[in-house]
Amino acid sequence: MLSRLFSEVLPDVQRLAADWVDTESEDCKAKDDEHERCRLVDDDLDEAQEDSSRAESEMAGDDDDDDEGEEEECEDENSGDKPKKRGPKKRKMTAARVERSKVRRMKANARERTRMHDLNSALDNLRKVVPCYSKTQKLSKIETLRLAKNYILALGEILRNGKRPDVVTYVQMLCKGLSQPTTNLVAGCLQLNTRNFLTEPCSEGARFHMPSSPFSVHPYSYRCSRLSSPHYQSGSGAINLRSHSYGPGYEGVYPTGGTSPDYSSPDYEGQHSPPVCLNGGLSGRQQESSDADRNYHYSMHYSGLTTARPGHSIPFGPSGARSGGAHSENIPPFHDVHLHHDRAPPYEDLNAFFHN
DNA sequence: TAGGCCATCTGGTCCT
DNA sequence: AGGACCAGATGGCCTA
Repeated sequence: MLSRLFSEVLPDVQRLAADWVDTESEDCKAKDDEHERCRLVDDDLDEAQEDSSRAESEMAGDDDDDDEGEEEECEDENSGDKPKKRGPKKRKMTAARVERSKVRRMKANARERTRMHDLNSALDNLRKVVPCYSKTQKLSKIETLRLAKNYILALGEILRNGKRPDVVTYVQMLCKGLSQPTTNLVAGCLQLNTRNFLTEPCSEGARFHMPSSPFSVHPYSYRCSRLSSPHYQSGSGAINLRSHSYGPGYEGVYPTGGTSPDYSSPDYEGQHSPPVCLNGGLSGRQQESSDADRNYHYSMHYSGLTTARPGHSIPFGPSGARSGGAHSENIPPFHDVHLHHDRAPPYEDLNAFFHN
């Protein structure tokens, strides 16, 4: 499943990854060192075991033919009508062979561990460049891949259209096929970033950069409860992100039939998110929130689009208030939220929005 | 307790 | 032969 997803998103992710591979290599260095240490330890272990097995085999003279387990293996190999497998005929397993096989297996296990650690390192680095990143509460692997895929698609859509989408549209793009907790997390990140941008200067220490990218992204660090925490379940007056169409290539993103999830559907990659609530995260009330509130911003409830109260839905882009968007009346203009100048590059805005 | 997520082990397959 | 990759099995941990 995971591998299938990897192959599905890999081409897109690879393109993105090529831009920040330098950063990744630096980030990975510590972990790689750790893995290297593991490798060395494993190798030492293996060498010691090999030595011992050599000694054992020498002592046994490689002629332990009376081992019942070994005989059984040989019988299994020779009996039955199954077509013969590839490779040379299996030889009788002596004690030495068993030992060597064990050592091989241990080495293979160590390699597999290392491989998976490398894979996890790459996933960690992917987590850092997708819109939602938290050191304390990581997205699951599958959600990270889904979000990365959506992020790439959303950026591509923005490039094609050449204009900024309204924030709800953007969130919808990002949240396609994500679980509800992750969907809420994305919405929460969006809200947090906006508030932080308005109230807190960005820490240079927390900033990182994507090489070969026009974007300067800023990982925000925040504490939060578990993704599955009920604190950030959707509240009343939800925005139904599913029902919101955001253009060619994205229609029909969220089936509205209310039927059981179709896990085999290419469009469906997890539980459909119930209506996600985008609260007036940009309202004055929330800007007055305490530090504790900021730390646990996911606990906020979001009011919605379709049933949004006037004054709680905010236009963020050309499709927003200035263009008469239906679900964004009182939201400050996008550039007002991010950069305090009028000619901010749109895409830098967009990324800073999520990476502050 | 069930379900989700994860790390690890394991055997099979392919490739060098 | 050995390494890389993969998928299935298993058990631990955590949360609802």
